[in-house]
Amino acid sequence: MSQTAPTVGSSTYERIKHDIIFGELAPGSKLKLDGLRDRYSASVSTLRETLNRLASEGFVQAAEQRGFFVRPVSADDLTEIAELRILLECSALETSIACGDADWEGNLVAAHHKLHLIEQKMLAGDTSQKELWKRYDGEFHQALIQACNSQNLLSLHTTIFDKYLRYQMLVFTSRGQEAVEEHKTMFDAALARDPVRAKAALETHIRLGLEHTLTAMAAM
Amino acid sequence: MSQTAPTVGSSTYERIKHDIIFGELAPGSKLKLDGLRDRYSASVSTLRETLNRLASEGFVQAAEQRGFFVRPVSADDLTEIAELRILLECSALETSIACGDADWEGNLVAAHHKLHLIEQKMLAGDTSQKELWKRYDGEFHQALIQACNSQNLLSLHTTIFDKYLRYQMLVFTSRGQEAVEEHKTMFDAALARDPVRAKAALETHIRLGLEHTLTAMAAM
DNA sequence: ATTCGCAATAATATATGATATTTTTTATTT
DNA sequence: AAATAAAAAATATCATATATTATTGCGAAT
Repeated sequence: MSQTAPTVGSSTYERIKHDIIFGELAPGSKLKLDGLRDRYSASVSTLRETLNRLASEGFVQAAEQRGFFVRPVSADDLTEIAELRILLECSALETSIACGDADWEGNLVAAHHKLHLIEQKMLAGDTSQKELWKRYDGEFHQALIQACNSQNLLSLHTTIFDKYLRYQMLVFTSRGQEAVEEHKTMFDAALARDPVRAKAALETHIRLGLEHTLTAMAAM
Repeated sequence: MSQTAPTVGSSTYERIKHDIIFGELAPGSKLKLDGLRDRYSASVSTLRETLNRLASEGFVQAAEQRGFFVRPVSADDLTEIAELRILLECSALETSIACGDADWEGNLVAAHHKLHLIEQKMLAGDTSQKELWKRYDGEFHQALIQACNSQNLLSLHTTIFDKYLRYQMLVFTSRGQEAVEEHKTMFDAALARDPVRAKAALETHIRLGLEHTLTAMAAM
């Protein structure tokens, strides 16, 4: 898929962002330029470009003259992220359901199918593909809101979703059958063009996920 | 105030961002590194850091291997920005009204007072301080939502607000007395802890502003 | 003895100019 | 007019120099 990035800068960007989201770079840890230079084989200048990008997106904390840190995590921050996800995603979902055409439906059916397949594997105990699972989860949620007619909203949502994802990966415990059913409800409601039911299911989905993750975090 | 930035990078960031928002760098125009080097007296690497930051915030468009451009403007984009502002700012306003303490009130009173003073000057025909006027306008809107208990929401709002501001500066025609009264209504409703009235006034305020700006853009 | 303050030193971040690639423009040929 | 090749311009990347911050070690004061 997107293995070969045309430029050193964009590929290090992808890699560092990935490593932050998936916890390979621990929350709060110092990002020393020299260390990163070895790890990602890119020059300091290129790395600084990357870190500046990640800093404005909020994955990295930039401290003037003192360097860069992986954005720390906290229960409060997670709660804020989840509330924002509800706000943005529910709004986008409503418009999307109102405006979605045949392409939107087709894409949504495909996304849900792929998600459902891998969810069954996860339920069966195969946790070897958790990264792929989360990708399909993300693609399903994105497919739902794709027809919202706002590039600005979609790109804001993508960033928020990735931040939420980092917390999920941090604790990594699945909610199992429950979440699967919530996805199904959203999917059905969206195809049935029922924004009220779809939004309610989405809000519940996120709120339960939030509580689940908060509980898991407290036990860490 | 913030004239002396400790670092070349952050000061060029502020300057370029300012120049984009206030139209001194025209929408869609190419940002050539050499040209910027002369204009802002900073090296290409430093400039690239800055442009990457501005690109993830959406003020600059980065085209891989082909350089940077000032983000173009369009009626659709403005509409998206305005809708997002309504979504984020109304939500934040509601929470802020519910949670605001004495400090919040004090700060709000001060912000409204300053805004009102300069609005009177504007109405009297003195357009020499439009930049200061817009700063007070921004500070007032920020003061309203300051107590929303979400740093993430506040920082998202700041970015959206600046994008909206660019469009306002692009056409620069004031709505006059009308907007002044809307500010007053929001202010009174917020202090009276009436979220419904405050949100309605805010939404109207933004929607009328949007229409006003769209009309002015169409005539350009 | 332990803490505090103050150098000197080491480590790190910031900023620059030089080089390698790529894209765009111009010129030439079919 | 279209396609190709050479030249010019611009971007992407790097290695290095400068400035700042953090650390260490030493001596004075409590």
